[in-house]
Amino acid sequence: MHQYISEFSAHVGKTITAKGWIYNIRKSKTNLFFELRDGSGFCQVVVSAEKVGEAAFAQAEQLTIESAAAFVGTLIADERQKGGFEIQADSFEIYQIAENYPLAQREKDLGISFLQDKRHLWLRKERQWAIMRVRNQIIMGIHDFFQAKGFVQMDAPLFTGNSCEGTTDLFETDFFGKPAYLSQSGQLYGEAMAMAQGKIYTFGPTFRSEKSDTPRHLAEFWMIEPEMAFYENEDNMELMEQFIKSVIGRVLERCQTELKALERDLSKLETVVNRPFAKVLYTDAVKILRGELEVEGKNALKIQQADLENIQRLIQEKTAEIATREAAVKSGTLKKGEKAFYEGKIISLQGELVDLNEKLQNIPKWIESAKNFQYGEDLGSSDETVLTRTFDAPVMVYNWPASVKSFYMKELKGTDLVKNVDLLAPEGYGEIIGGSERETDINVLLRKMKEHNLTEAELEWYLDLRRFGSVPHSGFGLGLERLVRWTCNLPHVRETIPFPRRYGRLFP
RNA sequence: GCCCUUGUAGCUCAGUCGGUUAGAGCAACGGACUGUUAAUCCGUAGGUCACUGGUUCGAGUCCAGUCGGGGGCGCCA
Repeated sequence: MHQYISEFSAHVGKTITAKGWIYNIRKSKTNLFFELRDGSGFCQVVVSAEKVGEAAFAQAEQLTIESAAAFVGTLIADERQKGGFEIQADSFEIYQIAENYPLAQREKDLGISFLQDKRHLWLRKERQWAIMRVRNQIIMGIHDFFQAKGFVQMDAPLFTGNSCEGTTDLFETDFFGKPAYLSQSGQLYGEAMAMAQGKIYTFGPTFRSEKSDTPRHLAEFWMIEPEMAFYENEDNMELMEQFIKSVIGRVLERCQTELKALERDLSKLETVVNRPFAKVLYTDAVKILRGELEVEGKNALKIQQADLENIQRLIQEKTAEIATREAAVKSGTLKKGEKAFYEGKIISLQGELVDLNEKLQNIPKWIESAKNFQYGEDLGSSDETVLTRTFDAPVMVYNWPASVKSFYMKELKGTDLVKNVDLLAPEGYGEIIGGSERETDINVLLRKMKEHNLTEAELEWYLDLRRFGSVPHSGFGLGLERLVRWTCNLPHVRETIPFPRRYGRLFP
């Protein structure tokens, strides 16, 4: 029996066996220092010639990065090591000597294109390891939250005959000779189940064939859709807030190591758990965007302006630093190691400059878009960023114009609005949840289906839900990968799922 | 779908005005070093400059097309 690194704290001082893969190697004449990963964590293994003997030491020297081995030795606690432990090996057994490993360098020094092609190996890197473990805790946290509240988990069909909301592009497949579509939402089926079980949630894959090549879009992603009978939109919003606080709280409790590996700013997540979410009417969101309404003295447009000035200053500073370092390299007075360090620094500074210049070009466009925002429009992704920057906590924007929303949303009497809500994550991550109270009146539904060009025949079963015991009910849809991206502070959703499927990428 | 940008060693990138034999760091390989933390030091090997065509005495460099990558917007979770 061997021990897992995650359970090492119970075995300090004892002789243990660890089985894993060599993550990194440092060596001197008589000592080998291996960073070992075993899936549960990372630790250092020391193989010394003195302890294992000359012959065994020569064997251990053959171990390459990603070679697999079992080490038997004394476990000691050592603050300095990644993971906090070190094994002083007495003996070892080699499973396999790995060939020249293409991802042997630090993740920071590998390009995104290459990493994507090598996704099956990229998953072994510490950052990716951490992300997958956060994803796991988020998934379990979602189940725990709903189960504790008496929700019943249901599986909605993946093949559907109708296009549901009628707006997005769907993947068409052949279903025994008839056209069928891969599901873009389980919501309508969730409504049917909620009328049977009271409170339900779906947790399953969702498919969209839109050609959206952005940091927020996947062609195949996982969506969680609770649906509750006798819930109005206010109840929906309350549940949403509790839900996000609960899941983020769990990650903070259980994923300290992972969040540290990801260099996540914990105070940002603690804010989410501790502060009430902002609730903003759509009509007020429009005013905030246009700079006509301030939030606790903060003006959305002025914040962007300040960002812009900050970026200009940073660009000047970085440019100056590059010039200084280049001059030092050219002067020829640096030692070799120092010169290499300077050259590496120059390259990383140039990378930062590319990012900053990108922002320098984008922000003025974002300001223009926000300034000219018209009542009745849907929020664009830059508008979401501009809006959320004026708040620290997530923002719920509710009661939107019916014209930009789906047919099934409950109309707000005497207005052109519907009772719905979008939850926008802070730090520029934007929409992670969309939800609404559902229309209960069959005649209103029929009218709106016509307006949205939906065929009545395909949704006849859905209309039955309004014929027999129609009651107020609400629900929402959470994009799992978007939540993982925000929680881990990642640049792109492609890192939030083991094997992402998105526009233009099907392999590996 | 629209706009911007990019393709040079296994990887990350330099390559000046179009000019002789295309460079560096990392990884790999060989060696040195008594505890390393991006170890350090010495050495070796590694190239169809994405592809096709064009301009030119001469193209990694200029032009056109094709293919691939990245970013922004639209659509959305």
